[in-house]
Amino acid sequence: MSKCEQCIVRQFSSLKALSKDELLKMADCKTSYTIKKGETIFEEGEVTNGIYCVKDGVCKMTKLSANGKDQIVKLVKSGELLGQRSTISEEPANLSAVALEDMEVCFIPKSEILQFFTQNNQFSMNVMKTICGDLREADDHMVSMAQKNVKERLAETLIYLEDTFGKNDDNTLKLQLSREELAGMIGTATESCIRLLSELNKAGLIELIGKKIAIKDRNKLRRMAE
Amino acid sequence: MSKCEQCIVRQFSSLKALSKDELLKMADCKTSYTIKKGETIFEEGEVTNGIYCVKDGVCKMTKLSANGKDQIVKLVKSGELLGQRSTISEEPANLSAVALEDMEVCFIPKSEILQFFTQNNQFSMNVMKTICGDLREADDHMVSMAQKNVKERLAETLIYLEDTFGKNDDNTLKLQLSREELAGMIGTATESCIRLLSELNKAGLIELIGKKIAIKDRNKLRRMAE
DNA sequence: ATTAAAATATGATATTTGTCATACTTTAAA
DNA sequence: TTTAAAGTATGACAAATATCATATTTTAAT
Repeated sequence: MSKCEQCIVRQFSSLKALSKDELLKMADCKTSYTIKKGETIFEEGEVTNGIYCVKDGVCKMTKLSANGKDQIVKLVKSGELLGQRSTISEEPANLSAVALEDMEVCFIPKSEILQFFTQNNQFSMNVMKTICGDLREADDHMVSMAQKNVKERLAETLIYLEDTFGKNDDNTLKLQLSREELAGMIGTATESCIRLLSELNKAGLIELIGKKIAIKDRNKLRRMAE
Repeated sequence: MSKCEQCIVRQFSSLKALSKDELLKMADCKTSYTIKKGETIFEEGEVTNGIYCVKDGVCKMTKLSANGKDQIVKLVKSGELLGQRSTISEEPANLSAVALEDMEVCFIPKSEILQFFTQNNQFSMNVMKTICGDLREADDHMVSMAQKNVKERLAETLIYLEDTFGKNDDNTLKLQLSREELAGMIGTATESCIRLLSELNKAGLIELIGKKIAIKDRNKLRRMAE
């Protein structure tokens, strides 16, 4: 069993504040999972009782809306933690987590995390800052949804996907979402999303290579996102 | 100068974890302000360096969008704290705070708050839980914006306003927002908001008494909000 | 390899929402 | 008190977006 010390999650998350002893203690009680693309890590409404460290892969955090569509609220990638909010609030999960790629995750029980809060002040502050960052992003995201139209949100999302997950050698986005998922991110109907992608393609701002998307004119796309 | 012990904010916020000594210390370094309706407490982008306790009154937290419209992200009422997020992240404010009524607030410097974090674990946990609650609300709000249409959001908002701020003897909403502000909450054009209010009025779900709004058929309105 | 199912694409059309114009009403200032 | 400004209201129209239908392509199962 790995000792967490060299783990990517430790380098990038709140866990960097943990001491060697604390890491060993954590390594002792962690459970590792492999999750296949499309599988659910936890579901909205479920009691989670701990947090997940994402060692590898990307997942979507979704919420089912009243009209039956899945809204993608955010994406979580390797190096990040999952389920902090519900663990701290001691509430059921507000969002579902579903793997977009094969994933490697470790589960740390709530009891362990709560202990770190009482022992290690820097850890608490790190978690607090992370959640504050999430809150700022959520507020900004909300304003985008309320004030921008679908085309602007699509442009914004494509740039975000390239910046966050990078591109392949042929310039296509590394993280490959279905049109339905992309529509779920920007909050629109799948058909509208497809139509606007075609439009951006014809205008030369992006290129559609099969199901993949490549950004051709980043500046114009950025200006379009406002 | 009051000693904070009997303050409404202490009863309802994270501050309830503070000891008598800590409260006295806080009372020593606080600054009280009276803010008139329409005045700004702090502005988006401003460095705040502390948190505000809202003793009386309500304020709106807004963000200016690229198209020049003010989106109201949330409302903060007496008993709550203001500016926690930016104080903890040590970032400039992400939202502006503007009084919707005459307000009484106290300012507590950041240095004081950060000290409480290191001394008082229960206080830290309370703040963390509050911010986690804010995050859940922000995520839910985002999904509403993305998935509901304007009429549904209007219905939802009217019910929220009645539930959160109550109603007068004539059943009109106690918190009186202008049509423009209401539009800013639901993320639509002022004219669209006015038009839908008229429609709900004609359908008997609400009653417009001058600029005031009374909910007449709460059940239908709730069903409309989905 | 064949076939069914799912994903992508596009047209036609209806609905929702925004924008501009204008009128009326209330509020605040001179 | 008069007058200007702001807020509320509504019509007409344009633009954005959703919905339904259907064709094509890709993927997965047998």
